[in-house]
Amino acid sequence: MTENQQRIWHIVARIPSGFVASYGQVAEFAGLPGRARLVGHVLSRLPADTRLPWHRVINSRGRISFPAGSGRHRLQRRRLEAEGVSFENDRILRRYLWRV
DNA sequence: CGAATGACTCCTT
DNA sequence: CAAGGAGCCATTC
Repeated sequence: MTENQQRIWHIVARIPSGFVASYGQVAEFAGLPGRARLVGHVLSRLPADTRLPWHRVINSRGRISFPAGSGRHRLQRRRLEAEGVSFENDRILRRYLWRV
């Protein structure tokens, strides 16, 4: 378990319910600017039963990064909508972006 | 060791 | 909006 991994976990855990953050944003707040791919990689290795709110992390275009129609895409969208995040087609509206 | 593969992002055409 | 290129990085083969 690396230090970067823990920093990323920590930031993801801080995203408030009802908001979303991009991979790049998480990387930045974790002190790892420019390493969005690392965030995606770390999240991809989370155990299935993790309590981390990974569904609040989306890409910089405001979309879910899983292929539309895939099971994970639907799961992520369902969880976000359950928290009050609404979509316009497949895009999440700016007002749900996490701001500090 | 090199090449491919992702839960990425930004910039240019 | 789509497509290509460059930068990014751990993991797998």
